[in-house]
Amino acid sequence: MKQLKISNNVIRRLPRYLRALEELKAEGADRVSSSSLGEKMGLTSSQIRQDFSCFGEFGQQGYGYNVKDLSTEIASILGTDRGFSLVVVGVGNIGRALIESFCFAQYGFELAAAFDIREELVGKVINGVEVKNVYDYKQVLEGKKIDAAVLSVPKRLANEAANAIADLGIKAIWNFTNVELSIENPNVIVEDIHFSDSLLTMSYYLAESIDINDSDSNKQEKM
Amino acid sequence: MKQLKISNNVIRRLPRYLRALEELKAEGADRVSSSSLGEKMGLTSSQIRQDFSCFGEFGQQGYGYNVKDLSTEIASILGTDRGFSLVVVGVGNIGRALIESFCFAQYGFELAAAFDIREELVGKVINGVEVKNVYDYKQVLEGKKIDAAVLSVPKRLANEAANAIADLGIKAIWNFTNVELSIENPNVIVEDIHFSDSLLTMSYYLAESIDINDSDSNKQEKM
DNA sequence: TAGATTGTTAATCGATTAACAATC
DNA sequence: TAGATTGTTAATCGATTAACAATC
Repeated sequence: MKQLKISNNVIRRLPRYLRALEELKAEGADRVSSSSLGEKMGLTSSQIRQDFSCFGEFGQQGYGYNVKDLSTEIASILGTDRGFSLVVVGVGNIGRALIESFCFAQYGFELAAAFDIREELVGKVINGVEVKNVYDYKQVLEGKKIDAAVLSVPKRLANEAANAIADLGIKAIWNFTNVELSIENPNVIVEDIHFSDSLLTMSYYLAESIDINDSDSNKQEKM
Repeated sequence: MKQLKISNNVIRRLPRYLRALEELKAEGADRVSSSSLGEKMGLTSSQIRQDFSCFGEFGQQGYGYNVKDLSTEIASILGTDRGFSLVVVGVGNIGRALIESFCFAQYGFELAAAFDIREELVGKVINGVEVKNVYDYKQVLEGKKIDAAVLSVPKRLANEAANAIADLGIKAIWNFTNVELSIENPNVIVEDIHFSDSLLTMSYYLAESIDINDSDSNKQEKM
């Protein structure tokens, strides 16, 4: 266990590396250098070598990196071979969309169960997963090791549900509620997918680009 | 137009500030200081003052910030008052979930149309929005000013669709395809929601926390 | 061997934090 | 007025980039 404290920036680049490498693999490439990978991804070769060196020595001087080996390494660093499992809590539109079409298995996660509080949903089978009543969690999860939960309940239930999940001993929450969760247990890992934050960020850049273009055309008019 | 080049880090904190301020507003708070806001959000007061100072002087010495005014300012900086409009391209599970339950209006966006290529979906009305055939885009968008597109088509169509959207003069793409888009027009703004990257990041931290706990308990065993 | 490219150390750049005069 | 808190300048910290010896 060396690698003391890898920065969040580095971690968030790892899935992108993996994606780029899978693409190279699909194209039939055997090897890739830090500079060609950098060009593909819009990063400097320096940064790529720095990033990889946090985890080990995966390259070879004069050759570069073996695409297949490197992607295996990165997938392993990300934990895709750990056999993690998760449950979906809240089978609304987003929950159902994830159950129906997100490929959890591709990223090493097993979807073990889905819960909702609404009687009319309980018993429905979505993509092979039966929706269970949230109050039956004990018998449903009996003897199962669950690592994470997808949280996709309505905003007003978000914190209550998050804390209930934490109390179950589940270690991570993939949060789709657009709410900043307040979880009492500080060890619970929260990974947010804030649609609203993302849309507002896009909105900012959109507004900015319009302002820039306007001031450009003002300049033109003055000519 | 002062504010030259605000860093991405600052921009991505703005929606979070707005969220915190809306919460304070709902709690009935009139004023907030940078230190109390910082405590609430897990940021230093310094950073908050620095961030705001990129855009103007919104506070008052000895008092702090007026919650209502500040949230209005930030909302405006983010462009929620610009009257942006968008279309959904690809009415699969995610596209439909967004149309059905994402509150675009709350963030200043009007959902103007939805497109799909599948005949069986065309004509369906979802939450008041009729799904149109993608090939009829000309007559559907005739005379409308569309600022952005939600891209929620299958992976294999992602790049083709993205470039078609760009060719229509749409300036921003909210990308849900989990694909790193290659768009020829470099002016198109792309805002990614990469579910897979997010899940893998969570997976990393999950794996890390297990490793740490394991090494802790090893230590204990040795005692 | 010569050329290419790594892993790593040092230099630079940018972002965060601390400090404080200004002032409500 | 005295206390609180801003906006801003300076100091620190961390992340990215550049450079280069090591070596395949």
